[in-house]
Amino acid sequence: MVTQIPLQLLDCLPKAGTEPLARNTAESMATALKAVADPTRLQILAMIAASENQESCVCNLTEPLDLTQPTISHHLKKLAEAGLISGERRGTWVWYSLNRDRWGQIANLFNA
Amino acid sequence: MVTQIPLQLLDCLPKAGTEPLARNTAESMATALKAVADPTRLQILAMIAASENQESCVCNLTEPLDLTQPTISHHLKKLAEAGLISGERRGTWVWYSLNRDRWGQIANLFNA
DNA sequence: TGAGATTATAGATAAGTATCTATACAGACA
DNA sequence: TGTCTGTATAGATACTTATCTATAATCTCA
Repeated sequence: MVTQIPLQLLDCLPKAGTEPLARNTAESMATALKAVADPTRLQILAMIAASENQESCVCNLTEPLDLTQPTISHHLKKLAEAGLISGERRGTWVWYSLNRDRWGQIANLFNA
Repeated sequence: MVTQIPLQLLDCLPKAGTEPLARNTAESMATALKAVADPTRLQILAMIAASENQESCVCNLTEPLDLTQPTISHHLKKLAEAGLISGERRGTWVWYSLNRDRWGQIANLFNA
């Protein structure tokens, strides 16, 4: 005897092609996107991109963004951890510049 | 008598071209990006995109993602608020589909 | 109309994080 | 070496949010 499954239920069974995106893949993508998904960090990125030589030290960012130096350093660290920028010490200052390759990788998440 | 500004300071004055990205622009961009910057929501988007007719009801998502129905509804609401998906009620179910235009807008943030 | 199924909302909780102050670390230079 | 400047880290706090349970709202259908 065949138990009849209500039609509604059948319609809602997961389809074959709907395997979820692997969780660890989704998490690594989200980590990179979270770094960008913050208004202050977007401003920082924009300022670096607009700067001469496309690099900026911390002290160039604090005043225009009206935030304390530790807060700027915190955001720069997040961006660096996401691979979006790199810092290079030259004398007293640390100069941060964009990592174009990484930027392109994130862009590709949307063009797929 | 001219007060001599130390060279270090001069080097760190904000450059002309480094006006920060307008705060409200940065915030609206960040809002859209935050919606995508979550592993579960990325999985949801991927599942919708991979579904037949590229649409999915809530019940198609809860089991594969191992989350409760209210949690899925919460994420769908976030995505809808960001304009990334739209829900359409057909009978008992609400079918969510991708808003390609909005998707393209966010992609353009990276291609600029 | 009433029962059952699907989705949305309300409220609670725990985890994450943006910001600050205080302080440590690192390099320049007199 | 000691002082000054620029940057990073530690710790505290307030705000956001992802998740759950409980419940309401909406639709179907007998």
